[in-house]
Amino acid sequence: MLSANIEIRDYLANLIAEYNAGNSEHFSAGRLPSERELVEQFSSTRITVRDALTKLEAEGLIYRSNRRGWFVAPSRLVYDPSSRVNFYLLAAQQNKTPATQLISQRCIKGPVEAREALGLVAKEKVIELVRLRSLNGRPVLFETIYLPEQRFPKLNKARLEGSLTTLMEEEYSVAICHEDNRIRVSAVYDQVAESLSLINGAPCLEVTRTRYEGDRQAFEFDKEYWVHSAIELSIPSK
Amino acid sequence: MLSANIEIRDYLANLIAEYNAGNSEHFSAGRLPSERELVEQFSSTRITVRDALTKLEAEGLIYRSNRRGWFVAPSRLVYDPSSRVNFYLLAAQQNKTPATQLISQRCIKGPVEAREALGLVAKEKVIELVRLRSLNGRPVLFETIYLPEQRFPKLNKARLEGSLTTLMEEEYSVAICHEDNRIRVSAVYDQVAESLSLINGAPCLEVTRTRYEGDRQAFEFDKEYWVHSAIELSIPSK
DNA sequence: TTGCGTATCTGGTCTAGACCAAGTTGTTTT
DNA sequence: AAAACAACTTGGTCTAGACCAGATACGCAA
Repeated sequence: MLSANIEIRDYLANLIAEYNAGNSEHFSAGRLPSERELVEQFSSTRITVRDALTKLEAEGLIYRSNRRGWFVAPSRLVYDPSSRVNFYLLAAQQNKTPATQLISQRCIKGPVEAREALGLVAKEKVIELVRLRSLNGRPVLFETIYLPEQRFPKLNKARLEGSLTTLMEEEYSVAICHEDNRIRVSAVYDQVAESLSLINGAPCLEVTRTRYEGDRQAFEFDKEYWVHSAIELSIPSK
Repeated sequence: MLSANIEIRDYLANLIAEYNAGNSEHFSAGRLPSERELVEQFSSTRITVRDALTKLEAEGLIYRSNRRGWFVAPSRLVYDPSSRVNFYLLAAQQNKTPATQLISQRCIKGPVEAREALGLVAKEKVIELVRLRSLNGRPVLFETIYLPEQRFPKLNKARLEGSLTTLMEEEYSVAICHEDNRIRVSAVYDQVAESLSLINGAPCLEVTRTRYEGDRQAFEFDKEYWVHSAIELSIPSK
C-alpha cells in the first residue's frame, strides 16, 4: 500500500520522464500544475501534494521558484571543481547560456573562516566579492569569494563578472599550485535563498574552496552554494 | 519579523551549537525533545515544528531515526572518494567506530547503467554486492557494487564485509589506473531509505563511481548513498 | 532468566481549512 | 506608450486537530 504522497510523486515523476524524453504535452514551458490544481486532481490536500513536490525537489527532478511555481529541472551542469575550465566555456560546452551578476564588492576584515584559510594576521583585510551565476536565466550559483587585499591591489572592476581565474592569471600572474575543495549538502537562508529564488532552509550543495600558489600560499577562499538540482560534480581520479 | 518555524530553528540551532561545544545539558544522548514537547514549548503546531526540524536536517545539524526521534548529528566523516584509503582506516583516523554489513550478494544481469559503465555485452553477468556501513552504530552509507563476473570468479565470501579494494589487489591483482566519481544531491526510497533509517524521499548525497584498470578497462561500478549529514567530501586538486 | 505480549511513545501521514506576501496580469490613467 | 493600480494566482506559513505504524519499555508468565 503506497501512501498518497508517494502516489502523487510517482505520477508526476512519470510525466517528468516523458517530458524530458521530448513529450512536451504535459507541462507548458516546464511548469507543473499549481498545487491547488493537483489537490483537485488527486482529491487530496496541499500538505500531501507539497510532500510529493518536496520529494521530487530533493531528487532534483523539479525545482521551485519562490511564489512563482514548480518547474521541471533542466539537465544538470556537469562540473569538475578542481578543473580550471571557466564557467562560460563549461556552460557553452553543455549548451547552456551562462550569465554572471556581481552583487557586491567590499573590502572588509572578513569572517574567521576565510581569514584562517588565507592565513591573514592583524589588520590585513580581504576583498569580498559576491556573485550570482545563472544558466538560461535561472540562478544556480551564489558565490562569495575572499581575496587577500595585499595580493590583489586595484582589482579591475570591469572584469569582476567574468572569469576570475583568467583575470588573476593575466593581471596578477597567479599560478595555482594546489587546491582543496570541501563538498557537503547544506541549506540556504536569507540573502542566499532569495538570490537563488529558493525558500529559507532549502537544501543546496555547498562547495568550500581554498586555492594556493607558489609555496603553498593561499590566495583565494570561496564559498559556493549551488541549487542542488542544477549540478553534478565530476571528480576524475588524481 | 521572523516566521515561527525560523524562530524554532534558530532556538534549536543555538542549543545544538552549545551541545557540540561540550555543554551536554540540553539533550540527553544527543536526543532532541519530541515534536509534541516542542509544540507545547512554543505554543505552535506540529507542522511548524516539523518545518523547523526539516530545515535543521537539511543543514545537517540533526538527523532523524525513523519513528525513534531526532538526534544531534555527530561530526562529519571527511572522505576523499578518489583516495584508496579504506573505510576502516579512515573512520579510525577520525575517531569513529566503523562497521560493515553485507546485505545481499547476487549474480545477475544487472541494470543498464552498470552494464554500460562496465562495457558488458550479451549474456555477461555482474556480481552485485549490497552493503550497509555504519559509524558508531549509526548507518551512514548504503552502497551497491557491481563487478564483472568474469573478472572476479569465486569471490571470497568471508571478505566481502571488509575492504574490497584490498581484496581485489590481493586476490585478483587489480591495479587501478583511473577512476571517475559523479556526485549529486538526490533522495532515497524503499530499501535504501529503510536501511539508513530514513524516510522515503529524504535527501542524500549520491556518489556514482567507475574504476578502471590496465588499458582503461572498467572493473567496478558503484552507487553510494550517503546520509548527507554524515559526510563531507574532500577533493584535493589533481 | 528469558521470552512475550501490551501499553505507551515516537514520528509518519493526512484532513480541511485559514490568512499572508510576493509574483503575474490586465486595466486604467497619464 | 508608459506608468500606476488593482485583481488575481501562486506558493509560504500556520491552525487544530486525527489516525496509523513502528520502536521502546515494562510487567507478567514460562
